Amino acid sequence: MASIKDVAAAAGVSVATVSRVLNAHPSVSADARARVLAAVESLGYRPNAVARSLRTDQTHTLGLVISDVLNPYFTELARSVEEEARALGYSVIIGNADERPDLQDHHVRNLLDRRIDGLLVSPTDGGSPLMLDAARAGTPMVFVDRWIPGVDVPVVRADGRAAVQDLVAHLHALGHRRVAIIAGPAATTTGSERVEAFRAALAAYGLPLPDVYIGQGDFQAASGRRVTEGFLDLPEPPDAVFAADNLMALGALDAVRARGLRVPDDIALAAFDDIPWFVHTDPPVTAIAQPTGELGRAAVRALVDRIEGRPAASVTLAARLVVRRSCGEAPETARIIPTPSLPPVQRSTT
Amino acid sequence: MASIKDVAAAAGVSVATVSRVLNAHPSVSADARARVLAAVESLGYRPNAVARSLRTDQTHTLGLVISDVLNPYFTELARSVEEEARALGYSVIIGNADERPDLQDHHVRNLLDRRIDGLLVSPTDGGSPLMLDAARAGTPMVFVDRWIPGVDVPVVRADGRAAVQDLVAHLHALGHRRVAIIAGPAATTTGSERVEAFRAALAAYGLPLPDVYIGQGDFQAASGRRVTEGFLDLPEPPDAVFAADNLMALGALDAVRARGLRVPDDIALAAFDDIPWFVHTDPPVTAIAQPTGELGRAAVRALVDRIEGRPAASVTLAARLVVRRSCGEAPETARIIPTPSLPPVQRSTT
DNA sequence: GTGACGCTTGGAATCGATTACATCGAGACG
DNA sequence: CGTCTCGATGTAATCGATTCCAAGCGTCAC
Repeated sequence: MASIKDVAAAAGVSVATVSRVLNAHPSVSADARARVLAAVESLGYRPNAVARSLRTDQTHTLGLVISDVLNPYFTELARSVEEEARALGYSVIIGNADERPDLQDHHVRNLLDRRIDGLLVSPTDGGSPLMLDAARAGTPMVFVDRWIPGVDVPVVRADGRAAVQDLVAHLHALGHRRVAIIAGPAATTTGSERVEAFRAALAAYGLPLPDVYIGQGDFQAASGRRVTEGFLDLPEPPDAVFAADNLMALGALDAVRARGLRVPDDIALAAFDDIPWFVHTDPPVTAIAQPTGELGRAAVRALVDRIEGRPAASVTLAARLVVRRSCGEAPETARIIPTPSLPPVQRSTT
Repeated sequence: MASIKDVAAAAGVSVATVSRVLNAHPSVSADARARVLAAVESLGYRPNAVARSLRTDQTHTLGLVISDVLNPYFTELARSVEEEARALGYSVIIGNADERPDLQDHHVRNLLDRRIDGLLVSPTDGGSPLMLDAARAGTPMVFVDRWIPGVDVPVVRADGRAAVQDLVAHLHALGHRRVAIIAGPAATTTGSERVEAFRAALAAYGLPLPDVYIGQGDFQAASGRRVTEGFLDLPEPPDAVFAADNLMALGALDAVRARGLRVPDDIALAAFDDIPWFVHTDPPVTAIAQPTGELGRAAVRALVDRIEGRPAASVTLAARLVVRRSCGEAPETARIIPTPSLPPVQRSTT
């Protein structure tokens, strides 16, 4: 592969001049510029990003560590992150943690070793020492979707409380009284928050959320299935189940179907995180939709702000309920319930 | 961030010795090794991968350029690629081409600039000059799923011909005679091959595949919808539609549903590429399943072979038909039809 | 006792860029 | 006409590692 020296030799100038041409430095004569450009062209020269990074201490690369690539929510997030990053001149290296803290740390370490300019994380657990150290050491960092409390890192996420209230209102209106939740890991903020929001919304209707109706899942399909089977084995099974993410909802659907039961006639089902497939399932699944694309873009903008020395802002967007048929035939005419109680965008500087 | 010099100073040795300890070079005294390790520990030193790459001309990184991250098939492929790569000591940088040749080239250029050790591509089009140059220039490269004919690069893919024959047999047995296909872009091998396999299989039953029954899609959901609408507008619409990928099948399902029609009663539907969601759609979709995970792993092994100087082998695995309910109630008892005509694995050295 | 050998170790070159500093020449101005 | 300024250019240091080469030193055999 041709190096800058080869170009310099071919153009009859020094490497400094070649570098100046390549970096659009003003003081280069038109003649020298033309000769360099010609040499670059004829040699098919491309600057070595590795060498450049070593010298400038910038890789123009963002690291993104997500909890689970197979989850369409995170796939869409990854896609929007890459898009916005590309628009701002950055590349993205994605690490898939598969909901495993050890894998998460592996990827964080790897990305740090590669001297990425900044890190976007949706933490799998509550506090990897590695990540805390990195944050303290000043690595530009932004949490997306999930976060770690007590760390001074901007958070970009969706607030689902209003939408959960709408969901509970919807379930209540359809006559469901024994409602259960398939929760995510308590170590994740989304895991615990969704349970709390659900419990609070139920309380407003005087409905309890007994412990046997809180199933412990791990955001993966298998756990949704397992928990749902547990619910169905109960002497008094719930008449509605809320899955804290889409994969666990899929597992729940599996479990219900395996028993020869039907949604929503035998049991209602709703999910956090809406995905295109929910329109086509049997029945279409009522879900809480996050503004995923906007979340990804906002997270990148915040991170790049931080990297380039501007103040980075935390961002909270609103999620909304999308009613379909999995909780019963809806009496409402509106299929999407807006959540006027929460402003569409809240910004706070961190 | 601490550098090797800091470690050397702290341990009272030269940088050469530190480097030897870090790289497990044999001739280092136990005493020196202990002091270096202690210094590494207390400084929290981590070698700078950028500097190391510059010097050794190896990044231990693989590039993966896929056609569309939102397609669950490619997501699963990406996941298995990353897994196998990690097991072999490599990281993966994923580029999403979104079925756009310009984006594909952007990512290839970017990855080449970063001096990745090897490139895994599922080409969006038939022949980007950039990719041809890279292949000729000796960049270790492997095509996965799709390939570019006439380039001397190993190909790892699934052969779907036998499964397509099984699908046609299935459709024929259920009485479907006017069968149509939503094809992928002719510029991709998978796009054209699937049409040819389908046409050939139909011919064996004396069934035609008229041009009006070949809809031109682009592997994205919207095109599946558009093409299906066109089919339904025909004076004599098909009674079965085969979508050449899962996203277009989703679009087709949309279109059928939007007309108030039902699958399979009004029109049968089958797809290439099976995904977990197809079990839960209304109705469950009959699909041709590729051994996606094995494909990804085999591709990485082939690429790493090439990188590390061993001969790389092309690999062809068999796809299989998974019968569900979207083509009509199946008379067979077996839900998975094995394809005994094709051996499970074919290997050929390239 | 001494030369050879082998194990450790350090010095310094190197990878391919960027960039501070020095130099050179030409034009401007008094 | 001398000097000052400024634009264009080159030299060389530098980023953080790896690795070749030479040197130091202890041990062993003769």
